[in-house]
Amino acid sequence: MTPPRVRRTAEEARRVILDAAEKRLREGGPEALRLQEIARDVGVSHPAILHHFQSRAGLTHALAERAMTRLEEDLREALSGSEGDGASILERVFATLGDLGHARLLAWRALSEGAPSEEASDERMLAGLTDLVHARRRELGSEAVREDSEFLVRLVAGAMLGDAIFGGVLNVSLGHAVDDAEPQRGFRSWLARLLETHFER
Amino acid sequence: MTPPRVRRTAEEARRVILDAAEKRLREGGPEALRLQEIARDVGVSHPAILHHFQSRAGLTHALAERAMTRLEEDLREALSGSEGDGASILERVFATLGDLGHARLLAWRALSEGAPSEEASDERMLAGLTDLVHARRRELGSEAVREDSEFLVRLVAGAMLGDAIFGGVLNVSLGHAVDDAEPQRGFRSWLARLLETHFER
DNA sequence: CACGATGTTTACAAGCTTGTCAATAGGCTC
DNA sequence: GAGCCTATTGACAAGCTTGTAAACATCGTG
Repeated sequence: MTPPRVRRTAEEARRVILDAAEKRLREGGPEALRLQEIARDVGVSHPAILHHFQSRAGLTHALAERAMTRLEEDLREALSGSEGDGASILERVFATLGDLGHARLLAWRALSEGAPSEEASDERMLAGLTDLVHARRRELGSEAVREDSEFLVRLVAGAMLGDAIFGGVLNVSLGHAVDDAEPQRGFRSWLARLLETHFER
Repeated sequence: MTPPRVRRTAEEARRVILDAAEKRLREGGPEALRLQEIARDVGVSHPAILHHFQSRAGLTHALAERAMTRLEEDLREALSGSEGDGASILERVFATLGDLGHARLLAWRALSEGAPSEEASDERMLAGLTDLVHARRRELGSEAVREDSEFLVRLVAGAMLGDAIFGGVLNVSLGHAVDDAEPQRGFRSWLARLLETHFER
């Protein structure tokens, strides 16, 4: 009669709950983060969520935390991939930072939590990327300045994240269709070329 | 006994209400957009807000609308300012796009309303900027390609908006203090130089 | 000055949201 | 199989949120 009760490990339960919350956040925006709805998506009752995360705030915090961790992992992987030539690394970094999921989660985090916490996972996340970029530049042209490398990373990160979020608006305001993916693709490869000719020459 | 009832023109009322809503949105994030709180800030009762905007959705829509209009106006002004040399125009555009208020409002809009509406104010907003940039480039070097100019605008817009929103995270993940404004300033002038040497040479 | 238009308020309602608590029931160990 | 741990649930509660309706007040106009 009553549907059989599924019992997950605490870890597994947290995972599926966070998955569902993340999906809601991505698809429905910041207002769509309701305990009951998330619970319904997962197929559990909402007190189960409270049991695992203590409070709604606990859930959102865990969500933000995981978003950063995942971005960090993906970035690390993109950087240390087997194919090591500059272009393909750059492409992977672009894809990672420009991933709509990452970008939207980060934006929600930036908008919601007043100031980003200095505590946690963001700590020097892009510093590694900077090191790598800088090392490469020194290999190629000797007069590379550290500060330039940092700004370079800032430019790429900002532009990719920004383009991921504002791509639609930018498309429209530049006279394209909202969901035309072509300008975005073209933009990335254009930027890749620009960076290479300007900094790896 | 009862505090005197202030009666504004409909236009004026809408303005102060939108102002308060905007402030809440900027300072408290997307969750802080409650009719009662906004009403309290303005010093009216919440049905007054409903009277002027029909519904909460009406309010958010008007808010998004006004944000775009304002950005457009500011951009237009930045572009057509009296001092016309490239550097100062660029600086004003940077400041406009990088303004935290604009950026946060746009981000909220992008996150909340599923797809940005093709209807309204975004229409070709940056196309004017592109025209201007392109014209200038043709003046200086004749081989400028239109597509490049567009990507250039996309880069600047994305980077400035992205940097405005993610500046804090970027700071931390690059090893600075969250609220250190210096890297952001340095970044802007660095980018300005990059653009000039690369495209106006 | 009366009167109409409309900005504003008070009172109220229906629904939903997070959160609590005791009871229930899988899964594991002895 | 008994018993413990804990994931899970149903019932409930307090508070808050958007929205409605009717009265009220302030302004401009004839």
